Amino acid sequence: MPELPEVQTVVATLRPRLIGRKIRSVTLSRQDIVTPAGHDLVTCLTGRTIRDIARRGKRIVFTLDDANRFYIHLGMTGQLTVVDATTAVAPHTHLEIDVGAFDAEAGSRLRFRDPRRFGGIWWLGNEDGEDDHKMGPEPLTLRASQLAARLAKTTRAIKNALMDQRVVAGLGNIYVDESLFAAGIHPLSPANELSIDQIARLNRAIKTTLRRALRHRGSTLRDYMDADGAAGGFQKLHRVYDRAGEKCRTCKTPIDRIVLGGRSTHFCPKCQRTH
DNA sequence: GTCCATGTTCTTTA
DNA sequence: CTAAAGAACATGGA
Repeated sequence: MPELPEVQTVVATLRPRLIGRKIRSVTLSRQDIVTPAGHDLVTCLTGRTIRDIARRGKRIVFTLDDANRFYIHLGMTGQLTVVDATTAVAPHTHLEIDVGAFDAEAGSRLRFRDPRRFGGIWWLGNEDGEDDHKMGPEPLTLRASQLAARLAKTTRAIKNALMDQRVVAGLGNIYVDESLFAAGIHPLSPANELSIDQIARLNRAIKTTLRRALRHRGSTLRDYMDADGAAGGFQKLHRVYDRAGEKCRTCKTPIDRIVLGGRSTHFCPKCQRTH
């Protein structure tokens, strides 16, 4: 579910509900969602206060009052919600954190559920983490020169390069397809053969696409919801993603679908001709 | 039964 | 050795 716009929307809805709240108790019903394996997450969390919640790439990074940090990755089907304690616990809920009473008498619970379990919780500790040094720069503040330098290093198709979190952090299948359409670039174009103009256009397309998606609180295809349980609305505005066979909103040509890097890739063969 | 799915990582191939 | 392609992971819906 979650690419940058979805993850950032989750963070924005978590923050007012959790920052400053003390963790009263923790229920971890599956140990195997925690990395490193065997880490005693329950003990490390209980009694702590949540100081900050931020996004880095597709990661949701929590900072505690003792300076320890951990992050949650939503994988494909992960959901992080804050609900009233009386709300029924959905199947595949792997972690529940009691953050105490706010306005509801029964108190609030932070719940992490993830049917496919591609997501999980990574304990970072209190080191000034070079954990994310392998991660690429944030696309919303990326400069065209930076993007150009990174794309010059690979012969892969631009679609595959942009999906790589070490190149740019936060893009996934939806927003790469949408950004390439907005830039008029064919997904098979070799990354290192794009012109300076194309890269500048791509960099702008990525930003405008992500900002529009953020304004609509992300895309809900199936599972995605924010921390309040609300779905996103950007899926209605997709120009190519999941629109194979439908008419291009610009030129009426049927949207094409190919498989790249094992993923569905959607594009307009007329608007995205170059490669 | 089949195929497909918003992601990442490990293995295999060139 | 490195880069790139492919498989695997787990569950559910069409």
